[in-house]
Amino acid sequence: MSDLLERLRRRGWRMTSQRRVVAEVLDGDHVHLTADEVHARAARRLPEISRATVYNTLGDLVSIGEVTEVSTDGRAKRYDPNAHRPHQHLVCSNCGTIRDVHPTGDPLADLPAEERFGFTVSEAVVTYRGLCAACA
Amino acid sequence: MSDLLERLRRRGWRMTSQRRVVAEVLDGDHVHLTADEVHARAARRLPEISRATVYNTLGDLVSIGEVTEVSTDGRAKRYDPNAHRPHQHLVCSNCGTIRDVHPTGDPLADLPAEERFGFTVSEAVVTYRGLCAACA
DNA sequence: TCTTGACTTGGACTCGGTCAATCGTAGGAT
DNA sequence: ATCCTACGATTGACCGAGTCCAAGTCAAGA
Ligand SMILES: [Mn+2]
Ligand SMILES: [Mn+2]
Ligand SMILES: [Zn+2]
Ligand SMILES: [Zn+2]
Repeated sequence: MSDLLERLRRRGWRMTSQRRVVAEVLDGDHVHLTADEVHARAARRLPEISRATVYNTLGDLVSIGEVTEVSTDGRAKRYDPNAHRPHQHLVCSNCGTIRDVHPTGDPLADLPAEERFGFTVSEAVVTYRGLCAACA
Repeated sequence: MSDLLERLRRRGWRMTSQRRVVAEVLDGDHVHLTADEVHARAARRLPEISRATVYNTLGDLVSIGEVTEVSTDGRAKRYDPNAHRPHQHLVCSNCGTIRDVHPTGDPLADLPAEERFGFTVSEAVVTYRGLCAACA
């Protein structure tokens, strides 16, 4: 049973068969699927589900903060159900595998005031790149 | 006179009017133009230049390491002529302005071995987000 | 000047994503 | 249990960003 699905129920999110399969697909650790991958997996359980519904549902989940968008490669955005534990990403430059990582320290602390150009800096997104064990 | 143009000449890069205007447009600090912006500016000097040529030229410049690709939003890639001084980016979440920043410390050092999943990690790309002085 | 491989072009095409009109239904009201 | 309706789902057209290709042009070395 999906943790995400559970949270959505508690929020009183209007539940439809489409929304349910999307939430079920977005379950697990290190899950970073593209919208089309979500659509393909959802369609195995519910063949009639449309691409637009998947996009709508993912967009809704992002806007209520239950899923985060990750764009590591300039290609399709990926959707991450691990929205409640802040983390960064480690990406294999060869095969594209993505792992959740938790660096120590606060990257914001590494940006000195004179390098802030008067900005109110609120967030640092870090993408580590390298080769995974299989690709190295 | 463009610094980039100078470097390209020294490399013996085959020079055409199209390549010259693209290199001229990619001059200055904190320059992060999209391909279409490069095309628009290049076309002010050389109206017949095609979109395909701009894409080709930018791709070539990236592959020889004279320009780097930056994708901060999930939208169009941006092209950065500041390829010889490593740096990160500070982006205004409201207006999209991008500044080059030089954080202290090595972000790779903040990723403990047990968080590397057997990867050979070679690079950390950091995007700082916040509001610029004008938007705050 | 001649030659030729490298560069340029326009247009068709792909991929990822958005939109809007219309249809269907979850879930509250009775 | 049935009704009602606002909200969600569907279809297909559309869009922006980027790639590809065949044909034409030209930079620069001989
Ligand atoms: Mn993640
Ligand atoms: Mn830059
Ligand atoms: Zn790999
Ligand atoms: Zn701003």
